[in-house]
Amino acid sequence: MESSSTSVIVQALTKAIVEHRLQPGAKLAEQKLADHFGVSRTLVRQALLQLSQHGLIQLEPARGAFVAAPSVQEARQVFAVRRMLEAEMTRSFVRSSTPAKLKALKEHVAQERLAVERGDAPGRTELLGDFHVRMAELMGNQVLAQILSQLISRCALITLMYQSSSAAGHSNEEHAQIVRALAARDEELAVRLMGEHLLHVEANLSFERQVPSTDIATALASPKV
Amino acid sequence: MESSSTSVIVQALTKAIVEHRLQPGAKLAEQKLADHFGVSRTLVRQALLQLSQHGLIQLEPARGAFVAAPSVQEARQVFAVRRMLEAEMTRSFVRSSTPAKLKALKEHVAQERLAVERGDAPGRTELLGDFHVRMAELMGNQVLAQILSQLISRCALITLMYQSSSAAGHSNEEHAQIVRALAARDEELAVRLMGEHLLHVEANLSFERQVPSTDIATALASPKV
DNA sequence: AAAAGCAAAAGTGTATACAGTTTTCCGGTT
DNA sequence: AACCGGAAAACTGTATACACTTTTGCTTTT
Repeated sequence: MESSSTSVIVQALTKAIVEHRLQPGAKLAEQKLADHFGVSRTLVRQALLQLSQHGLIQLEPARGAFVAAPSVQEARQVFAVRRMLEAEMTRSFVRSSTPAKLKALKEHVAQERLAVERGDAPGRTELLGDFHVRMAELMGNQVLAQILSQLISRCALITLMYQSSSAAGHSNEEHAQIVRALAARDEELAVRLMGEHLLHVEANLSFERQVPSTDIATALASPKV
Repeated sequence: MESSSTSVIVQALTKAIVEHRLQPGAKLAEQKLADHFGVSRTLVRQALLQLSQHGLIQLEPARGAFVAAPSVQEARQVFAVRRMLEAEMTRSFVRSSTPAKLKALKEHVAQERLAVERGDAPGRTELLGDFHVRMAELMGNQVLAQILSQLISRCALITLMYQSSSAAGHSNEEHAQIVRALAARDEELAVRLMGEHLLHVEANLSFERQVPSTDIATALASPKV
């Protein structure tokens, strides 16, 4: 079992959603996707099922798959889980860090900086998210890396839905600060910086602003404040 | 989309695996499962795909699905993630606890105690795991609850693979201690107790003992120590 | 002219069909 | 007697078929 085709579709759709080429609420018709990827609906359905479990799309019975439009509540929950996981991940990283691991992180941050300076929006977003996944991978915990990877994809979708000002440069600078704290083996500082970093990312979202609603019922249920 | 039939199959298989009615390494033939549940292979395959993502089964290309037999390394990774998540979850719980939430936890612990005294092994295992999921649910974070639920299913499988002595009573008592610390709003104590509790659960596993290998190659590759 | 109703078209949900691979089992060989 | 080899059976991976639901667009009615 385990068709490589399915995971190709999952990755392609994930990328498209995370890069905002597919807007929240957009319909994902099975046959159209099947034609596009040159496979049958069977494989497309498998991919859609996985994406729904990752929280990137929503399945509505007999109506089909739609790009997820996370509610403010859900967005806050995702960020809360990230803060829980990454605070302790940072702590563990300090304890198990090696020169090689630090070097890998430093190089990653340098790449981020390049993308930021280059004004490469998609690459920037991807790299800024990958920083956190990279930390998990460097710790050798694949279970953690997989969970975090999914959470960060959801965060990318959320960020693009609610983003007020693109504070990419800010994030990059905070990553650099975190790496310095890791290098100094200053556990408490690193943990605190990571926590603050995630709070900043979340704080930059303008949850108050009403997102263009894709669903009439939702739009009518929450009048503009 | 979203067939309820599929989730029924997922839940049934999850329960069977977690309760050890399906041994690690056991083959899960699609047609047999389809006949058993009275559906076509299509739905069974969807369920198996989900279970593989939960880490409860392993899919081998063209060979089929097998109940997962987590390696020692994977087991340690799962526990590490649980400690990360639950330490911070406990901290958050203290800060947002209410009498109603504490009452719910106390009642859960009481139910655990009954199951332990009754010698109800399956119910005991389920309740001891649910304690942690219940905490996540009470915090109102469904993202957390879902992730934790999957991790705990994996832990149940791991525990049953590697368990040395069933320390169910011990776990129940530790849960009670944690709830008392939560009630006292003693954040540091609660976090410490939760961390120690998870370490105890992990420590009780006898990773040294060779698990009866289901795969010949694996068995030959790691001779008895 | 706007709204309600209905038929055709499109789309989802499940089952089945078919090609390719793996496993099994039996007969032949050393 | 144990081992190797090959055909048949069983099983997986993907595509297709079919029933049923939703959507669409036109017609009819008020």
